[in-house]
Amino acid sequence: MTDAPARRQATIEDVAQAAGVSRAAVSKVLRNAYGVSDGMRERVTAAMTQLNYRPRIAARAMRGRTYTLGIELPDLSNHFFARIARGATAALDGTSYQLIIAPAEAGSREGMRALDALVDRQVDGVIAVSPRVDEARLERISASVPVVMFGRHDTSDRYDVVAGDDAAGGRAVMTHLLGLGHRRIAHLTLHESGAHEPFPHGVRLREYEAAMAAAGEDTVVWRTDEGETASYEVVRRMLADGSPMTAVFAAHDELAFGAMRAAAEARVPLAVIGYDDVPMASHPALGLTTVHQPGEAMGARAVEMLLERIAGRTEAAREIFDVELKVRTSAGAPAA
Amino acid sequence: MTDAPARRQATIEDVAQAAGVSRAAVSKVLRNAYGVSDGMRERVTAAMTQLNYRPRIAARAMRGRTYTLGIELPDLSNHFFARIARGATAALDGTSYQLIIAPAEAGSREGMRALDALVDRQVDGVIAVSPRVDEARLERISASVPVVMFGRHDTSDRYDVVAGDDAAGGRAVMTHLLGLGHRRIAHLTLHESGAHEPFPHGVRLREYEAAMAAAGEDTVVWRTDEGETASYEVVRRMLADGSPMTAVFAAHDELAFGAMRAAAEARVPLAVIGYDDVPMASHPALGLTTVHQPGEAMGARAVEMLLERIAGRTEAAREIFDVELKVRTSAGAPAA
DNA sequence: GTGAAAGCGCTAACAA
DNA sequence: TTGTTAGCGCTTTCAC
Repeated sequence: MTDAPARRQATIEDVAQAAGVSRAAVSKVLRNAYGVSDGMRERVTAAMTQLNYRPRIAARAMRGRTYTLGIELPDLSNHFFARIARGATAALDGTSYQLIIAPAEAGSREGMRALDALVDRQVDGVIAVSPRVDEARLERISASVPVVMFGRHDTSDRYDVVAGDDAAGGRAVMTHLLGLGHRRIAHLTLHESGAHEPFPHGVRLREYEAAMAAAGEDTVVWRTDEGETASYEVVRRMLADGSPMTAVFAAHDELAFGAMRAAAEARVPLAVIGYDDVPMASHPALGLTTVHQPGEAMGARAVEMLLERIAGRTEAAREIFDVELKVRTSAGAPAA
Repeated sequence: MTDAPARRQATIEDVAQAAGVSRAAVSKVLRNAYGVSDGMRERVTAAMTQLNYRPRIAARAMRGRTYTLGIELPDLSNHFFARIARGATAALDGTSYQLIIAPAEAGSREGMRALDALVDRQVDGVIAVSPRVDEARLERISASVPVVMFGRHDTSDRYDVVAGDDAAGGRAVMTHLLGLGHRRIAHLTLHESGAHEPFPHGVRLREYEAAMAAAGEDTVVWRTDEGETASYEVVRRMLADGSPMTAVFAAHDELAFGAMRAAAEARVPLAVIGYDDVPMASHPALGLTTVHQPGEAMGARAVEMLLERIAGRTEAAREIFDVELKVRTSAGAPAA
């Protein structure tokens, strides 16, 4: 009861007193600003470690930087997003910046709440991964903080863009399937995706439609909610209803896994192709043919762009990453 | 060039002026504190929406709460952790709190840096998932902010604990394998796990050893780095070296998938059991027998504990979740 | 029911 | 080279 005085976190003032210098001096050492003698730096550093001092980010925020970058992620269950985050985290290694992830909860208006939360916390830069965040709000946000949009195929002079080459990826899938002789090919995508939209799934859908039109075939678009389970249900129902499709181009790997499961269960030969190349896709038991996107590199590049902006760049940047079709085979499934 | 005046974010002062009231009044409306007339509330609210006002969290942090809970996650590639985060996010839905995730980068001292980053940002509560964070530091941190440790099986009166029943899970796995007639069973775990440690992998290892001893068999522990790929490499090498094992108990599903891949490639009949029950485990092409942990519920409970602490609870809490062995079969693999 | 004012921990301009 | 000081935006007594 007598020991352990309710211990307050040490402040810059405490450090200053312990070292016998002014707050400004400590602050300078902290930011290693110009004009500090070696002796002083030493005493201050000693006091800091002794007091276990850690600068409060909130106090810094009130004067400028927070040394924090934020990334908004729509779906932690999708391994591709984890790769982006991993690349972003790694790119910050060794810098004084920290990455924080704001998960967009399922129901919310597509990540707007998570994005706002990041901005409210005054991050020094934001990466937005949910495609359909409100355009106007995004423009406004990017007036006050650097923004990188992931996967958008339109352009803005306000924010930067990192995306995969979805058009090339979509074409590669369709060329491959048509080359294999498939004609009755369905596209499996989320309910909300529209072919006119400049988002990854929109572009993939557009390429599907274009390729089918060029081949003189009718398009068949299957719609599903997010996730392997929902995808499975949709495809199961389609197959049970006697769908004559021989192949499915799924908008991403999770959906593809669901489709594979439904086909395997129904013992229907259905060639399934995915998108993203999540780790499980290359497992021999699955052997999912898919389009590889360099998620880590893309995440790292997004962080670089933010750091460039913070360092002063003002023109908008934009980088489209090459993708690559990975052709794989699995035990029971038909050629895809 | 003439329009768009460098727009500053609206502050509480701006709102006060627009509404013709004092800053204090606005603050009260914001926190809906006692003593505000309806008329005033209305004018203030109007001014807020009109100016698009959003309170700065950093400024709030200097006086108290940040309305932010932080969770430190060791490995975004592991789907089980994504489930925890999902449960935690969902539990915060509808509250004024926001969850932020700090990813622990691979090399760092097991999440300490990420934890510190969270504390530096003055989150109102922390969930730590990396098992081997520095004990002393943890105690110190929990003096200033509520902490929930995930998966620890020792006790502390400083922080709360949420864990799965790893002892029961480990026993279930071993009982199952031994019941199937397996005798040469290896345990596949990470390099750093020790049987004496009160962490999930330590407990699982201990149960493995105990069961083998009880069965009068020698223990064989295979060590690997984190991840499916590393696990695959290790098991591939073991099989190539002519290991006589007929079954493997993997410390978690990712490692199990790697083992399955190695066995499939080597065409060696190897029964593999995992832990966690990530979504892919139930895919029929994989059919991984594994121990199910209710990740979402565990994440949600951790958040609840934090909110209880914030609301004033002072005694330490501790909850161990039941787990369940899921027996599955896949096409090519031997009974597991 | 409403407002004045102090102060949280830090940075940076300026003075010494 | 070092120290003084004015805020940053908010919450919270405490008067009125």
